[in-house]
Amino acid sequence: MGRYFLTTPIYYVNAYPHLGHAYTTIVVDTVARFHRVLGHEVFFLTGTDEHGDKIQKTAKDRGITPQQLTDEVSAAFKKAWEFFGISFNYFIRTTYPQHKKVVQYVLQKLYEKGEIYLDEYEGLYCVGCERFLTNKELDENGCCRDHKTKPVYIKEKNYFFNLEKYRGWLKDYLIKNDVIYPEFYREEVLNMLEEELPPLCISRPKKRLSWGIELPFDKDYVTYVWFDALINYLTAIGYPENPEWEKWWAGAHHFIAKDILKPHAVYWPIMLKAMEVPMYKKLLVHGYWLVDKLKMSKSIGNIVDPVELAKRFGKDQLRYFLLREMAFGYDSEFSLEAFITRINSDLANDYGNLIYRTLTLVTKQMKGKVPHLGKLQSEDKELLASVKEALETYASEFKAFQFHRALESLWNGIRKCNVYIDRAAPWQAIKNGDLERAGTVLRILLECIKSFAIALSPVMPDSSKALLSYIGFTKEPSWEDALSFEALKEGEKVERGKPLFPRVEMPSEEKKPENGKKEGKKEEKKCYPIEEFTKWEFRIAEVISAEKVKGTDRLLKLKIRCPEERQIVSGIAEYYKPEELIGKKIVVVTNLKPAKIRGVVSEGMLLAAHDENGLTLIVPEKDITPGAKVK
RNA sequence: GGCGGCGUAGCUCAAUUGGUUAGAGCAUGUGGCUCAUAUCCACAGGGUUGGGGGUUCGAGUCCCUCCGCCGCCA
Repeated sequence: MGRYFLTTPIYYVNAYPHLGHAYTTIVVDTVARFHRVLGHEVFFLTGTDEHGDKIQKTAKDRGITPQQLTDEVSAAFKKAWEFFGISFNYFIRTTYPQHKKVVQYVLQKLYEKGEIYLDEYEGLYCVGCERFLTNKELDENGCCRDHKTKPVYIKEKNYFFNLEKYRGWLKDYLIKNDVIYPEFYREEVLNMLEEELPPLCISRPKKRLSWGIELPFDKDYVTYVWFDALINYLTAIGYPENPEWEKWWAGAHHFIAKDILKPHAVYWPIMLKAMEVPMYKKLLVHGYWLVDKLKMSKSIGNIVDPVELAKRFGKDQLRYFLLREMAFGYDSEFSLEAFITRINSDLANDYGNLIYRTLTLVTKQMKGKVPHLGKLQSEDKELLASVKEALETYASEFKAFQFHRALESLWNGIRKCNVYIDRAAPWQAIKNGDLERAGTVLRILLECIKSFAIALSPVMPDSSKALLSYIGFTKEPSWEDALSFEALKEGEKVERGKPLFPRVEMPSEEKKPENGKKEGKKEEKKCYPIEEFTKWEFRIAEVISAEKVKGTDRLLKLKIRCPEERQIVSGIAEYYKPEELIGKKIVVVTNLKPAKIRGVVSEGMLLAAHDENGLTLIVPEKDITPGAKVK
């Protein structure tokens, strides 16, 4: 019997949950549910990381205490996970007294062992980054590249943790044990271990940062980041007091995104070694969800809100999509089109339709009862063999964290069922009066559907539960039931219910403008009469003034003359400075309905062209008076 | 600059240790079915496997080199 301790990272409460957080959490939830179906014991941990200078600063800016801030954001995470039906066993917060106690216990222990020591550090400190910079991180003017400010010289005493001491051990351990998955991340970590590891600074003087856990051996300092955050994994299972912790620790699987690979693959193992705690079992590293090829970030403004998506398209639909679309370990592109395609083609057409057509026949032709399983014909046996194979591949891919391949395999089984129902044509048998044969075919299909529902219950818990109840399967599902094709009870009531996975339409206003090669293809198909074009009025306009729209990164407010004066708002601030626009003659669409953009009225739209390298305004090649019509 | 990853059909991805004719899904086209959520089934078109060179009886796979994208480190 397996015992699994599954963790997500604890999420930093400086931001609200986004798609990346949701992905990690849903993956772990799915794995947790999968192991529970297999009959394993599971402890699933998630939570929030709540200390540090960013929190202190944000709280100060908002005029609330750090505790109020972290209470608020931590609750938002918990609420989001509850919304998604995340089956965590414990939600930890680093501000819990118990956690502070454990962190201090560990620090004290390592301090006494001599693993932690005080040292004087001098160097250039960037106030914006809130950290020391090396010379190579400075630009040619000696300024911070991110903040364009001169760092200040600081001489400061801090506590350090010696990483180098255990580097050889870790390297050896990682070579001999399959800890990190996918394997190319192990290569990356081994590469990090090629060179000497500098000591890890683990403290901040309280005069700079008070929002943290105090060092037990020095009241003037708090601990910083990793000793606080990573230790949560041990706090949650009762380390060090409750001896139960060891039984869970032996099955510890940490799931993370690739951005925190180093702390989890280098710092944490060395911390454990120094603490004389055994190494965790596995580290599972996934990639990023990209939007338009870019990482999601606040400054680009392309953050995807998972709760909103799930509310619009369904929780189970989103869970399915996230697991089906991303090859675990690699980056994946998120797009609404891809999501909707998955919903319609995989869920509505293949799976949903299989369910619905089967249940319709059973409810209408079999009096709504699970029919008798008669003598099997060769086509029946063939189907059951391939469905069984699909289920077994599903399970083995799942255990290897290849969720997308697991689901792909299961869908092979689902498609086989659609082929089977076509070939066996139970509706035909009914017309011919052979109810026995039709019953057997439908019973086989019901059994397959039950197997799919059980197999998918970790991924889509709500729909699976509903589906199983439709077909009269009400007990707690187990994997044995999934692999059995006689798990349903003959005569049990079957109801059709509503379609579980309705088709969805791509909202037209969110259709992306096609670009690149796609555009050429579409243009051949979609042509418009010239009247469509002549509806639009384009005129030359002179820019009189330009300024940034407050609180936005991309928007500029322009006053233009064309020849009357108008105000337009345009998203070109990343490419043009306000001052370089003044006096420019540009092309503007002048008969658009006025619109409010971020509260500012816009009476037109300027024309610009852009590609991956940037954006350029369309300007007249010779001088011309403002107001001139463009045809 | 060092290291790593990726590059395969229009798109997303497959192809044990090198081994028949490089495969799926989506999209496209044609035909069929009518139980079903305009769904399903069948067939078809679509590839110089980023370029070049090498090893081999045989290379998407191994080696060298160049190009492009991404990441980590400095």
